[in-house]
Amino acid sequence: MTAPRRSFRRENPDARKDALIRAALSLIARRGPGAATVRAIAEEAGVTQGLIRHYFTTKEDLLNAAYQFHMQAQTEAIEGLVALGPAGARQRLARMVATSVSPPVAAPEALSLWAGFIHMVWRDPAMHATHERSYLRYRDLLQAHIASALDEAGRAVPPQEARTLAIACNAVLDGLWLEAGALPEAFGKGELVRIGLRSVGAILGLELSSDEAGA
Amino acid sequence: MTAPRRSFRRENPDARKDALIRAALSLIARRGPGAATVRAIAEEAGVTQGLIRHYFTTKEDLLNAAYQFHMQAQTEAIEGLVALGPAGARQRLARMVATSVSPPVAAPEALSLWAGFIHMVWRDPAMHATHERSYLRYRDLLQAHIASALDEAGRAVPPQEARTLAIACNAVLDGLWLEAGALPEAFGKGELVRIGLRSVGAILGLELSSDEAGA
DNA sequence: AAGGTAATTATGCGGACGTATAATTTCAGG
DNA sequence: CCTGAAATTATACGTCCGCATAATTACCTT
Repeated sequence: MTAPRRSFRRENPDARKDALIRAALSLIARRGPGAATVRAIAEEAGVTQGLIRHYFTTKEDLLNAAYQFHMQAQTEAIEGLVALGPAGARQRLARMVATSVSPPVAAPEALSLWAGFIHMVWRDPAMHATHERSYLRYRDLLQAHIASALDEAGRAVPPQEARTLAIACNAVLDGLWLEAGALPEAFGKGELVRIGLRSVGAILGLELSSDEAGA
Repeated sequence: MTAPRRSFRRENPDARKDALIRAALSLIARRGPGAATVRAIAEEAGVTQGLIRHYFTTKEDLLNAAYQFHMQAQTEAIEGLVALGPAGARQRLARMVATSVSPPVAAPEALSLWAGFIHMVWRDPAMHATHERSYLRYRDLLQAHIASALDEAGRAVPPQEARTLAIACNAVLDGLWLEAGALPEAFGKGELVRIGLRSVGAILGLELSSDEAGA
């Protein structure tokens, strides 16, 4: 009684790559980088391990693609949510704050992914480039919204000052993002959004109310 | 020509444990959790791998001890540096800010360690307890210094308000700590300290100058 | 100086890892 | 329906992993 060879369907190559990437991300997020073995990724994606080599020359190659996919998705999620809703500069800034410290951007899975990738980011130049690009793109977006909001309030600032303010506000958001991911049960619902709005508001000398941050 | 058995010296058990713990931390910090194999740790500590089993019942046991060691060292480093220097409440707060966003507390190695441990922290209850204890101890210390500084300025606040302020300031410091570790080359010398003092000052409505933060 | 004990090294085991390659199966085009 | 190419499965290989255990050695006690 030899086991019959398992049947399969041919899939669109892009869909297969996508499935493998998502499987890798899911494993890293849920169970850490050590759990993302070639065999586990293949099983999670519902294929056998040999297929990974058919689509990616090496495991590292797959993880590179996964990191890029994740960072791009995260960035686009933020930009998309910020673009929706009322159009005033102050409201947009408030929305960026709220989005950055709320799920799904701020969540244990996101933090887990970030932690799982950081060592590869330092070793691999391509991943390092992706990392830096994403970070600066986010900070530039934040800086633009800060400058607009201050401008709208009749308090235009020079670029150098805007950069400093953006670094400071970015630090607040990164910190809250980190804590939301690391100790999700330690904060009440909406507490981190309120603290984020208040802190960024204090740094900028602007009033950012919670009402303005809602969708 | 069979190789001669390698010679060795007996060491104080505590010193050996310490060496093994430091070796594990060094490997995780420099090359990631995947590099911290039993064999690599032993080599880094200058012993053979069997010795690890003699001092720790399992690898996980060693990593638990290493995490606890690291967190305690980090906390004590901060508390020690804050205690030094001029004794005014505002100065102490400024020193806590500066210490938290400067090496060795804020550095790529520290961030790397944190990232390397976070998955174990979630899975292992003992490590989770260590994690939460360290976090709250740090935040309580920060909250105490904030309350003192505000009190000194004649602006005493109720505990609930102090808690919120501590969470906000903690987020700023965590965020700057994160960025100092992730992109150390992206900031000028002293820039993060300046931004930290200014941001915490803005949140609290206090003036925290750089001069006061120095040793 | 001898002997005992704990510290340390040395060796081995079974399993999982990443990668390579061969064997099959699906599916599109004639 | 047939055939060829690509997608997919299956199997194998060498390495490294954590852990176990046996053999040796350094040091303390007397």
